[in-house]
Amino acid sequence: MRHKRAVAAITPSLAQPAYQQIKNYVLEHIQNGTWKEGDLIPTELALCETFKVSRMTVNRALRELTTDQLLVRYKGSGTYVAQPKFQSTLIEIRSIAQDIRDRGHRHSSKVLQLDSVRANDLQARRFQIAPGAKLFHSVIVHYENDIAIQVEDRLVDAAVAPDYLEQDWQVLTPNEYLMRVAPLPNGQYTIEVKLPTKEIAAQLDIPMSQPCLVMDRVTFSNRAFTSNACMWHPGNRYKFAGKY
Amino acid sequence: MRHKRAVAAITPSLAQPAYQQIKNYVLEHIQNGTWKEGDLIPTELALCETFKVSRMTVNRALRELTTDQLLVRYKGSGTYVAQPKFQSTLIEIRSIAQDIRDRGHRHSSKVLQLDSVRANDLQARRFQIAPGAKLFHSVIVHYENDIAIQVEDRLVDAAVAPDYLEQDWQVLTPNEYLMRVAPLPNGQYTIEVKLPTKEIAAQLDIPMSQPCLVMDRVTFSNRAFTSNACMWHPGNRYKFAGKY
DNA sequence: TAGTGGTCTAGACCACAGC
DNA sequence: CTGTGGTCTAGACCACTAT
Repeated sequence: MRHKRAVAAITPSLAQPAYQQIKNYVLEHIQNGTWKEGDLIPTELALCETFKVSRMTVNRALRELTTDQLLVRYKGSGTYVAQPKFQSTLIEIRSIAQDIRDRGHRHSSKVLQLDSVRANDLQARRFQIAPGAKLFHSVIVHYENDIAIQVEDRLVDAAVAPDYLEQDWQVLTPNEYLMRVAPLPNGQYTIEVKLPTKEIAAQLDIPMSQPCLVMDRVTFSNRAFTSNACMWHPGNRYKFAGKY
Repeated sequence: MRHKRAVAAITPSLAQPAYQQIKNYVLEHIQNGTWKEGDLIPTELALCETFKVSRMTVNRALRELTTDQLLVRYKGSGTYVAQPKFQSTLIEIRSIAQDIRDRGHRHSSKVLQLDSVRANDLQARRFQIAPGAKLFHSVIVHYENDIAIQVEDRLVDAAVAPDYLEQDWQVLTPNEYLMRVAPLPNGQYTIEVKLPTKEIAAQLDIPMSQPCLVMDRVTFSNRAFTSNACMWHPGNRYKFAGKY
């Protein structure tokens, strides 16, 4: 049999796919307060009738809204408006080199240190690796138009990146390199204010009294520790920005 | 006709749904480098045959991976491995009151200021509202176990929250309140290091020489300006943390 | 023109809620 | 037991790309 892609209740024309129109319909009810958090919303079958579409189409709309955490669904029970998420802020930390280039500026970098170390007990616990595990250690300064904006102090699991010491960091930043050898990263980070050490102050060309914006990040890939990066930025000429 | 939920190629039993097994299959190929960024991967029909499932099932798997930005799809062309995303960091900024309670501590707050103002030209441009538009202005200090950890200086569009001045901020924080009157927020923020003003230093009980971690956030709901919050935290006893 | 992904249908079986 | 969502099928029409 043939259907007709009937989209009756909302738009007879089909500028948007039916599942998207159903998503919009639900979103509007949530936005204007008709359906509040915790409320039970119409069942899939009810929406099928309202929109004159098949259940798979309604299911896709509700499933996507569930993935976005706007709805919660329980088998045998029904579909509910989720608790509000407050703010989920998405910081997109791309390659710092790419970031700089996107601002129309020139990126350059200098390798200060590049060696091999053994994990101490503190690191072993924090990174969930064996004490004494082999790690590579690099310290690199990043410049934007020849002005230092980041000192990147990094530890990398030698097992994950055995050729780490042989890379040319003028071509690829450590971050970019690690994305290739250890894709699909996840982890945690902190952002805080710290005074620089004498060495970091010298590299960033700031006085030791100038506080820095410091991001510390531990990265795992496929459940295995990959890298820990501690990134120091001069507080007087650097800020993080993002959208959510 | 009856099917058999055939999951042939990977798992004859069905511990996981077929679409999830297909997602895993693709993920493994990307993780172990068999399929690299930019590579063309098998078509839907090819995967249908491999897994002995219907096209809708394969389609769901590939569509979800596309939403996660692991794949890119082009009509008429094919499905490709996406460029790596570098790091997408998800800061979850929940209610500060809830954050404090989750740490097992006591939240309290004090309202320092609460009044009505008119948008100046700078604010009008930044918030995309009319100059002279009515805004409510609040300054609130948040305490964790009676220690000040945030001064929240906030502007709110009076049209969005006409009863803003009448709220009891001991019950709900402004953030929590705004989530109710203006759901599904989005916007931008910056995080930077700043020295406090005399007033802010006094409220946070820190010297004026103590740098602060400052988050400035502009929030829109349904494309209309909702609020601008400037949150000052003492740099010596506060940090942002998150996962990604 | 042949092949790709984008969307949709009208069924179906299942696990699970609540009565 | 009925009703809910979770998943799946075997088709289909369409817009688009590549040849």
